[in-house]
Amino acid sequence: MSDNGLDAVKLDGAGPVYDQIRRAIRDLVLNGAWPPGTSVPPEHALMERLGASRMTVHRALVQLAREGLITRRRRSGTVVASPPASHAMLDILSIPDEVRRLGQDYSFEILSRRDGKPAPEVAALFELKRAAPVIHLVTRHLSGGQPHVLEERVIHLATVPGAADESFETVPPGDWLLQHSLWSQAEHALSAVAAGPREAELLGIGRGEPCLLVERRTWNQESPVTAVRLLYPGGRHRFVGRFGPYGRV
Amino acid sequence: MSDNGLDAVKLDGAGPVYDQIRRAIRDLVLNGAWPPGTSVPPEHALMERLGASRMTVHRALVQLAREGLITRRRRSGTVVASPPASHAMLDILSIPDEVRRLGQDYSFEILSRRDGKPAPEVAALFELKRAAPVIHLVTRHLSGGQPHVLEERVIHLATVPGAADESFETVPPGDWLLQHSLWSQAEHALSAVAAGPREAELLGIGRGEPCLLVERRTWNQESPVTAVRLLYPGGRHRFVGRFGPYGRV
DNA sequence: GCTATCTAATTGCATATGCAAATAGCAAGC
DNA sequence: GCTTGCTATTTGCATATGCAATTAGATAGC
Repeated sequence: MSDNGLDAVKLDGAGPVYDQIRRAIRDLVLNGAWPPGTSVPPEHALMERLGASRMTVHRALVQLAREGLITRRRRSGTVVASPPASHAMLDILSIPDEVRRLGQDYSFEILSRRDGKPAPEVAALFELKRAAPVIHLVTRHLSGGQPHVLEERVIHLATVPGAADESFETVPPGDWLLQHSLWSQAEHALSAVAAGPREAELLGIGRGEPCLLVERRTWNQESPVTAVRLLYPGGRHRFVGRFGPYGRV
Repeated sequence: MSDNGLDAVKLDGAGPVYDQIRRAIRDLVLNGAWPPGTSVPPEHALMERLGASRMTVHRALVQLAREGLITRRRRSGTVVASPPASHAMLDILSIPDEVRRLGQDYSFEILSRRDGKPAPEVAALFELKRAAPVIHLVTRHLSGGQPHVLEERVIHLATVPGAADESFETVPPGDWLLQHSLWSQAEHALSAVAAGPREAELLGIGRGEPCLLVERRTWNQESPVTAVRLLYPGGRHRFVGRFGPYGRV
């Protein structure tokens, strides 16, 4: 490919041209065909390749830049941006980072690992029709030596085959996935639950004490990637977000 | 004002023209000078008034439309949009709407009301230096006759003077505020807590049962508007949100 | 080798122009 | 009154053009 990916950009003829261009490039980014750091062809090249005027190409690129998918600099050109590590409140976040931001030492331990077909209730989490092979992990994260959060995670091996060969001894599963998998959509649910006996013991709190439960499921283009339940001791954690009437600020 | 607000649009000379126009109109909307429903002058009028080309005016308006501040239709023109009632997950929402969306009958009752200087811990909520006059309300919201959520709210009278004359008998405080006040910034915090004796009784749950606590503080340009604590019985409620790696979807 | 300078590539912005698409409101016809 | 069709208004989109700002990389000078 001497063209630096130029001819991967294809229009589909649906809707305004600037939007076709925008979607074409967006898809290349989200599919991983153009990973972060890839340089996007300059406006003139796209203009010739696509037979559109520079202003039309420009419009598409400006919009993508505002959406955060690419960054642009005069003379240097346009490159695919790295996804922000964490938006305000509920984004995919790295627990080690979360802990260190609070100024604490971080460590973690894998409490259990099971490879194979998931239990029925685990399959249900993913809304899987058939029991597909997964890795089932329970991890405890520690902050300054104290239990911070309990993580129960299922990794869908069909989508992330590399996970089978990973021991998760040095990198916790969530962080490993952030580096080794792509995701295009996630769903969060937040609720309050009482700690069960085993959970209470692992978190060093009393039975029945309130905990904040974060459940997150992640997909990449229809394929499930991972599902995780994070159980935070209630008293010690809060999630905070800020916004204005028309959206985030 | 025969000009329909046209000459309220003023440029400040800072940065690109299209962005000056965008900010000028945005500020008129956010300040309440152009409330929802107000019609924005057509592109030709702005173009003449501001001495910019139509494409430049167009660019500003298109961007505002994408941000959700205005809606545009061919021939009908451009009007200021109503702020969305509820974004995905944690936005200012109307509890009656929330309940009705679940298909339940809604009702509410004011359990207590106290006007005057706030208690110290209430003033602290707002980060107020001095004890300013407030209304302190405790409300219980019911869904199909069952307790749905307990609301404790403080309304800052200096910012929302009209609240003093409102009985909140027909419209719950949160909804009344949505209609009678403006806000430019809000902060949420989510945590899990155990129900206290009085709270448990009011919510019809057992003492110490887990509850989801949503704390929200709202400002309008530096002035506090209201602070509220919403206590949801844990088992019965979850908050859900969906997004992609670069933001909401 | 190091630094100052120049050049050219690339994006940013604004204008002028023309046509297309949607549609509110009016007019005509029944 | 009701429907049908017309027309003018307003936004949507694309092009062509020109200049400004930034700066990576080459070049020249020391």
